[in-house]
Amino acid sequence: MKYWLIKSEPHDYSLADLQADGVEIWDGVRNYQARNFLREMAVGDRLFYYHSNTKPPGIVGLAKVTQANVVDPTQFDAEHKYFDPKATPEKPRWQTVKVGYTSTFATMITLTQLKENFTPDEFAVVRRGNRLSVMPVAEDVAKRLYALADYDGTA
DNA sequence: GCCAACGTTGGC
DNA sequence: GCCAACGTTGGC
Repeated sequence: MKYWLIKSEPHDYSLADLQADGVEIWDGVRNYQARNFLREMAVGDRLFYYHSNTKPPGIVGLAKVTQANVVDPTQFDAEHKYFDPKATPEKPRWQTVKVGYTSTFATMITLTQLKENFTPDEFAVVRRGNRLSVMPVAEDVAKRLYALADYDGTA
């Protein structure tokens, strides 16, 4: 089992939205580095859910991978914002995963706290100018995040 | 709303 | 294949 961080703008799709939906396809990622991480994900992997472009930004809870290697259907839809004219059903370019809700932290871990606790080398999300929306989280970092959130690690 | 960072596009 | 222009992300 691996750990990852996924970003979402809460006014677009928040952790509460995922809680309401239960499971949702993580579509719309159009960055190759992020896609390559999505391709590496396996069922059961843990996802730290990060709210970006909000005050304050930070990790608000946990989700999990419920299905791996899912073809993102929005790439084929000419009407869709995430349409990719170079993708075909025979040769899709964008794979993703389905994510399931796990839990919401009693108190979020703000970006300020993340910067106080982790170096940019340890955790890319605190790197200045970082725009990657999917990134791996090292196991020791994940354990320290659990401690910061007062989360017992079971879900 | 500003702007730094940085990925992508397209002309050459 | 280089690189300037452009668009987007996302913190502040």
